[in-house]
Amino acid sequence: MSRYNAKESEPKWQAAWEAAGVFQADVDPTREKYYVLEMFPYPSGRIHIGHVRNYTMGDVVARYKFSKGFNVLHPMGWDAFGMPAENAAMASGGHPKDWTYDNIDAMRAQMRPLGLSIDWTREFATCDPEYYGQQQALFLDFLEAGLVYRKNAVVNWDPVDMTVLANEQVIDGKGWRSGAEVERRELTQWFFKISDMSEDLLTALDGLDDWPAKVRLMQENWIGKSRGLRFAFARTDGGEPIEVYTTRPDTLMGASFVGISPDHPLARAIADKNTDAANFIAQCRQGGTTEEALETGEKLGFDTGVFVQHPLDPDWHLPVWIANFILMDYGTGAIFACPAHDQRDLDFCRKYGLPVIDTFFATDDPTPAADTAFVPPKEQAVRWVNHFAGLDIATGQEAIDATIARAEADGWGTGVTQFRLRDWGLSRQRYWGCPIPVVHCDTCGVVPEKKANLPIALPYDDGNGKPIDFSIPGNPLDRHPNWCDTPCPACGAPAKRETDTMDTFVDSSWYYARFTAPRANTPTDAKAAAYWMNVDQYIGGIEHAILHLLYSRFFARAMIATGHLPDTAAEPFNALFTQGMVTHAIYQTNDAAGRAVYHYPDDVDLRDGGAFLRATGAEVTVVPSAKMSKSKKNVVDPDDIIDQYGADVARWFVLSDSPPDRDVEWTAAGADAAWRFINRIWTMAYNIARMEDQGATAADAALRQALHKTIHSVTQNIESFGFNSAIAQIHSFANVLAKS
RNA sequence: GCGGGCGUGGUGGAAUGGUAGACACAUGGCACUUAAAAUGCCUGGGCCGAAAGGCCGUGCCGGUUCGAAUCCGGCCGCCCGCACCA
Repeated sequence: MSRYNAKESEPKWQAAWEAAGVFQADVDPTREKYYVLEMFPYPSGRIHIGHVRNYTMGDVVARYKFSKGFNVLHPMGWDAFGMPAENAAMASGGHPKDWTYDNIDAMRAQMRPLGLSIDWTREFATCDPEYYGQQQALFLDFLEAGLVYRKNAVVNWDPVDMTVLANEQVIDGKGWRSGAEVERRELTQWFFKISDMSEDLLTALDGLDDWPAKVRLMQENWIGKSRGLRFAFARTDGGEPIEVYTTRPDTLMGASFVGISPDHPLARAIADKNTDAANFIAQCRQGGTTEEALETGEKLGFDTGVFVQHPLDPDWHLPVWIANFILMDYGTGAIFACPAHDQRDLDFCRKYGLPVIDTFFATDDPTPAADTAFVPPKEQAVRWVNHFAGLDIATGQEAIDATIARAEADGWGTGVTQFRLRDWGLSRQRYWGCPIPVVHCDTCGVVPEKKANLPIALPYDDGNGKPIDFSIPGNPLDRHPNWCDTPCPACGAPAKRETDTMDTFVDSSWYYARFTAPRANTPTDAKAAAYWMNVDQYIGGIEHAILHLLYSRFFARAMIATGHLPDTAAEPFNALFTQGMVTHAIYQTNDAAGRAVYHYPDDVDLRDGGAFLRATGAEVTVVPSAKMSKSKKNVVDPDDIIDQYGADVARWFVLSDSPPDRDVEWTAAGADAAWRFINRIWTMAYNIARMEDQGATAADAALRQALHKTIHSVTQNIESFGFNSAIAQIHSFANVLAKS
């Protein structure tokens, strides 16, 4: 009797599925549809075992729904723009386009043998002009609908690479690649008006019952709704009043100064006349300094010499300070500080000798809190009592609400709702991204490109017949001799294309919609979108809990507003599942100098309850279950696993043991166990087939009962993403079957 | 600092108010074999016991309940997200 031969049977069946087009999805209004989608991969060059786990989960769901009779859409594509392609070009001299498409070919070749139930006819990459051209069309529609706008914004600027850096690319105040001190620079950038939808994006989270509560909560915190009081401090010198926002108006009697951001208009006006102030602001602007101050929590302040009147007592004057910890893009960029209720304000007041007033003093206990530095004068208490007479000065929300109501009644303030969510800046000074389809004309200004001219495609060479040189800092589109030359779409005069490209998060914010009609010559096809949307089950990593998922929710709404999606698609992902990582033990020894040396799993022998180097027999320290990392050498290559055991074993193992939302540790023993089980099934099937040939029939009542129990539990386990439990049920049934 | 989650054998884990530890891994044993590999079977939380069986046991302390790994309160530990957000 032979053993299960994956190399023979897997390609055979995969070829048969392919020939029959069994996974090809077509609109069929007579059948109920089911759209399952895994977050599409970045074409880094190799698939890793985490991809295998992700796509296997989607495959299980897709095949389950196939077998339940649904018309299943299960597509795959490539999130193909982004910096790694430019970095690779910089490092090895190739072209980002070639690098990307070569990687896609390599990864597709790795994925096909996994035997996933994917409709490959719908495949696309976001760097295909056919895709990003439609994205440009969307951008133009968004622009027309007022969903995109330009404004000046402070960005992280790398003066060596001459580019904007994302926050994640700023490390200790320095550019991650150039190592140059990052500057904060003001540039004109394009923004999506996501903040206009804050309220809707927040309240709609309530309806996402099939999303992990954790993700909903993370989005809720990110959107960050707060309720507070907005009011203005009048200046004693008669200048422009300073508007502030506070969530704690009840602490107003504890105010000891008014703080403004270094980017506040008043701070700038002062800096124009005062070099000390200008120097202070420059110091705050230095990325490094701010980062460090942030780390150590050091508060820096500058006394402007300006005074304002307390809104409840014109005779009470508060000094205005510029403070490094106040953010211009939250609230009004100005605050009043109440050191008795805010640690930050207290630190600041201590450092600069400003008064600390204990507002609690004013209620019923005249003793100031022990750690406050300042004993309030009696008149403070009198002021409090006078101004809040008739108010029920309760603690907490009641006091806040009462103070807001009072401010509105007395006409000096307004209760407002504030969101933390800011507009989404999408401009990038990068080559390898979707060009922003606008033209800058001397006479007409910023003019949208005509749709007929789309796609605005990236140039392949440098315009002089040579490959683009990515080793020169800055955006290659900027120094291209003629790519940006174009007639103004409005007046026809010579004009310049915008050379900024779009953030790659744009590409992934609507790909799920494009999959419903990937070859349409509009961004979506109404009929296909109406049939296939929404995604019924979306599967991916928790690392996308905020940005990608929030941006996609915004894009779906924007696409509805511009007629590209049906009204029912505002929440594009009905159900979301976030899967855990595949981890692996790290095998580590120390060299003579005590530095850690890492070893590949293949070089390590596990025996006698320990781990030893095959080459030398030296004992190895095992660090269990760590995130796979090439530098730690704790990686397994899916190709090796498939070569050794076949795809089904790899697929079976990544779903065994651990619940799918938790991390699973890849072990050789576990892979062996999966291999043994697959063989056991194969042997049993072989034996059963032989018995049937000899006239046997399966009619045992107990067996039938066990079978149906198993079918029931496995069904429930798949529905609830309990793949590990489903596998346990199948193991159990195999045990029953073996005994009968 | 704010928000959230988790804690069960040597290991991954199962059980969502009703027989704790399903299923698997590791370990030990047996069968088959000249032998090994492969395969199959048994064992598999702790203590007492020859066994039958008994007692204890889900981080710690308390509570609710006929009944708690599960619900509630407090503590301890670990993990994650956000963060000068006013």
